[in-house]
This record gives sequence, structure tokens and C-alpha cells, in this order.
Amino acid sequence: MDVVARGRGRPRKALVVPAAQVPRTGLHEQAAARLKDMIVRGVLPAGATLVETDLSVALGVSRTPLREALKLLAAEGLVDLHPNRSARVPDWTPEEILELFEALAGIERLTAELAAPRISEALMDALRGKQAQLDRMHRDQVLDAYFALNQEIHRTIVTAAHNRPLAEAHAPLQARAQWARLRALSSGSRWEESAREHRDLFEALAARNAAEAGAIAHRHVLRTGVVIAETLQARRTDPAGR
Amino acid sequence: MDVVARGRGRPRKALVVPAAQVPRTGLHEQAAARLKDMIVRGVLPAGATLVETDLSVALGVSRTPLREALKLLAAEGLVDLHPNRSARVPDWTPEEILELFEALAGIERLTAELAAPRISEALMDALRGKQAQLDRMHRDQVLDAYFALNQEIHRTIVTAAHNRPLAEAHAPLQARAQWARLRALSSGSRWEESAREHRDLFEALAARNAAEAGAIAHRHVLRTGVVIAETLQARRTDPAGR
DNA sequence: TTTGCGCAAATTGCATGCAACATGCAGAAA
DNA sequence: TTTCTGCATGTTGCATGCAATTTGCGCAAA
Repeated sequence: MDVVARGRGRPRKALVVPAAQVPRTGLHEQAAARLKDMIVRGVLPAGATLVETDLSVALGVSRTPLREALKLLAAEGLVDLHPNRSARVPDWTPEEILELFEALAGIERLTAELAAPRISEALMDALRGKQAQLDRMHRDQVLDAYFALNQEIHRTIVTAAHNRPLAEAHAPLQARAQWARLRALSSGSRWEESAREHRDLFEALAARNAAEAGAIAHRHVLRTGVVIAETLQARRTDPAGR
Repeated sequence: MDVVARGRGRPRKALVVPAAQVPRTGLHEQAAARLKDMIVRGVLPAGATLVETDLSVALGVSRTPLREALKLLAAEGLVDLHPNRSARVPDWTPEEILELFEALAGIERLTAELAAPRISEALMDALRGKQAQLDRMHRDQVLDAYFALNQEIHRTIVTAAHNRPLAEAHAPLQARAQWARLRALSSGSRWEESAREHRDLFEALAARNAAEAGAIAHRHVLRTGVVIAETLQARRTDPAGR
């Protein structure tokens, strides 16, 4: 295939380094990733109808990989796909968002429970660092950085749970949750509470207390979902209200 | 589009009944369903490489919908898909099966916890019927009917949890779990135990005891996974051993 | 014998063309 | 006016063709 040593036999004279796993992804995956990003960030607004031809020229690919990408996103629930109809960006109701966070809370409870006993020292250290940084973000009131780091911590815990199928089940929910979070960037009061929950969760993990960590994670995510759903509900009845 | 009255306006003289929602699914979905079935049932054995051209003639569709179907199955983890390589049916190790059931146990715990307080009377009745039938299957030692009904009960509980995202997260795991179950049709001793767990779970649900129902479901699925993984492990070290 | 190289066959990735289906509108019938 | 019908247009579903990539095999060199 190319000059780099590949495969399992020990490379005896590797003149070139194994060239750090460039993903080498196909067009349909790139298209899917870009679409996902556009939907989550709201570039493609809820309710938008996605015409294949238009989208394909917009993304610079032909319809075939685009259609494959749409199928992938449909599997994640990020687009609605009906036979012989244009794909649409779903517009989730606050009730659906609540359902979503209920499920997410349950799954993150599991990840926390699993992570508590089996998280590696290395990941625990990483988590410690992130937690400290999160506290700084909170103290300095840097909302969007806090937001991003928050997500990262949750992902780290999922990783630490060391259960691939669970992570795979988590990912699609997480994508939709981020959609909701981004358009309900939470209120200051909840921020305070959220920061404390994060500290508590970290403590529980550090103490390897599975039940406690799970319970905290569950409450944390569920509470987040309630606040977000309420925000969206309020904005729906009064669209002008920031 | 055709003779049946459709749409929202009251049909004043509907000469034909609305023709009970035939799914009208596309070729790629049919192909995906058939492939899924073939993989779960073992018609396509673990490790098999799936050549698009061959499969497409076998299923009687062209490569385009077949490729879309493969992408769908890949999203469910039922095939491995790498760029520029033929798709393969994964051959899950007993360790991976154990991970899978660990995740599944967690999710079914959630479904049981959610279902306990909110299951409708109608579904509860249906469950009662299925449970009674399950007991008969157990008494009469009809293994495969027991097996099928077992699956159905689990699905019913997922439905009763009334949380769409959670059900969507559950489905792909369930597909792989069935793959494992089908090739490790459990031992008689476990059967006894499993039947009792099912009765206990039903009781807990009937009593609307969320924590108890969740705990039972968790143990039940996890234990099933352990037995299945052990069976697969044993068969792997001694392939001849039934 | 073993290792490396290069070509040929097989296979996937993608683009494009055509048929089927849906939707909206104009015009006819009631 | 209101409702139904048929057509025109836009869009999706699928098949097929071609280029790019992988893979297996033969053959020569060490």
C-alpha cells in the first residue's frame, strides 16, 4: 500500500515512522461529520428540509455518499428520514428533550458506577486536572470554556467505564443532548449547582464509591435536562424572551 | 396517489378503508433487515467477509441500496466496516459478549425502573399473560418457545418504560445479544434460575417497586451474560464440545 | 530458502443517469 | 364557490460505469 511498515510482523528496518493513524476516512463519513456538526450547532435549523441535490453541492460531494451520510445520521436520530420524502432536521419538543436526558442520566449513572472501581490512575489524574480547570472556569465565569470542559469530563468518565457497547449507546444520545444544551446555555443559578455536582462526582469517583458516583451523575444529568427543557419550553411560548 | 382515502380532511364517502399502514419500505431497509436476520441467525457466520457484489446478487438488489444497508448495520455494530475493505461479520470474543451484557444489564435495569411506576394497565395485563405463558413453557420444557417469549417480555418492558431514546439505545445491543444467545442456548440449570428471576421481576413490576425491579432485571441480564460468555468460552477452547 | 518487488485481478468508493413517486396547480365538473 | 382530476415539476430510489485502492501471486535477487 505504501512505504510505512504495516501489519503484525516486526518491522525490521522501518525507515519511516508508522505515520500516526491518519483516519483515512471516506467522503460519506466526512459528510456525516460535517452534517452532524451543522445540525448540532444549529446551522441547519430544526425543521429544515434537506434536499439531497442542494446539500450535495453545498458539501461538495455527490449524492451517493451524501445519502449514506444521511442514513448514518438517521440511525443516530439526528435527521428524520421517510421514504420518498426529503430528509428533515427534527424539531424536538421539550418533552422529547426531557425523555432524552432521562435516558442519558440513566446511562451516565451506569458509566459512573462502572468507572468508579475500574478507572485507571492515568485517567484519574487526567480527570483531576480537568476538574481543577473546571473549577477555575467556574471561578472566572468563563461560560463557554466551562461548557466545553464539562462535555469533556463526561466523555472521560464514559471512557473510564471501559465498556465499548455502553459508549456506543451513549454517543447518539450525547449528540442530541448537545444540540439541546447549545440552544439553552444554562442560567447562572444552575451553573453554581452544576459546579458543585461536578466536584461531588469527582470526589465519589476518587473514593471509588460506585453507588454514590452513579447517584450523583444521575441527578446531575437529570437536573440539567429539566433546566434545559424548561428553558426551551419558556422560549417556545415566548420566542422573543432571551 | 391512489384510490384509498388518505390525509386529514374527513373522508366523506370512503369507499375503501385506509389500508392499514403498510410500511412501504425501501430496498435498503429490506436488505438491512434480511442481513441482520442472517447475521443474528448465523447464516452469515462470524468472521465471514461480505463482498458487495456477491451479496447484492444474493439479495437481488444492486450495490447502492446494499451499501446503504451495510452502513446501517455497521451503525448497530452488526458488521465491521473499514475503508476500502470488504465488510466483515465480527466475531465477538467472550470478553466482548460479557461487556455487551454488562451494558445491556444496565440499560434493562433502567427500563425496569422506569417501567415500574409508569407501565399502563393494558401493558401490565399483557405482561401478566406472557408471564403465565412463560411459566407454562418452563413447566413443559419447551426451550425455544420459552426463549422467544423471554425476548418478547424484555421488549415489552422496554416499551413500558416509555422512553424512546432509551429504546433506541437498547435495540442495537439487543440485536447483538440475541446473536450470542442463539449460539449458547443456555443450560438447563440456568433455565430454572432464569424462570424464577422472571417471576420475581414480574412481581416487582406489579408492586410498582422500581428499585427492586431494576435490581432484579440487572442481575438477571448480567447473570445471563456470564453464563453465555462462559458457554462461548468453553466452546472456543473445545470447539467439538456441544 | 527467504525476502522484496511489481503486476494483475478483485473489490470498494464515488458519480451520474433514469425511473418512480410526491406535490402543487390549473382547469373541469358539480 | 367547492371539489375532483390530470398534468407538470421537483425530488428521491436505484442501477450502472469508472477510477482508486487493496490483495494475492509470481519472479527475481540475496
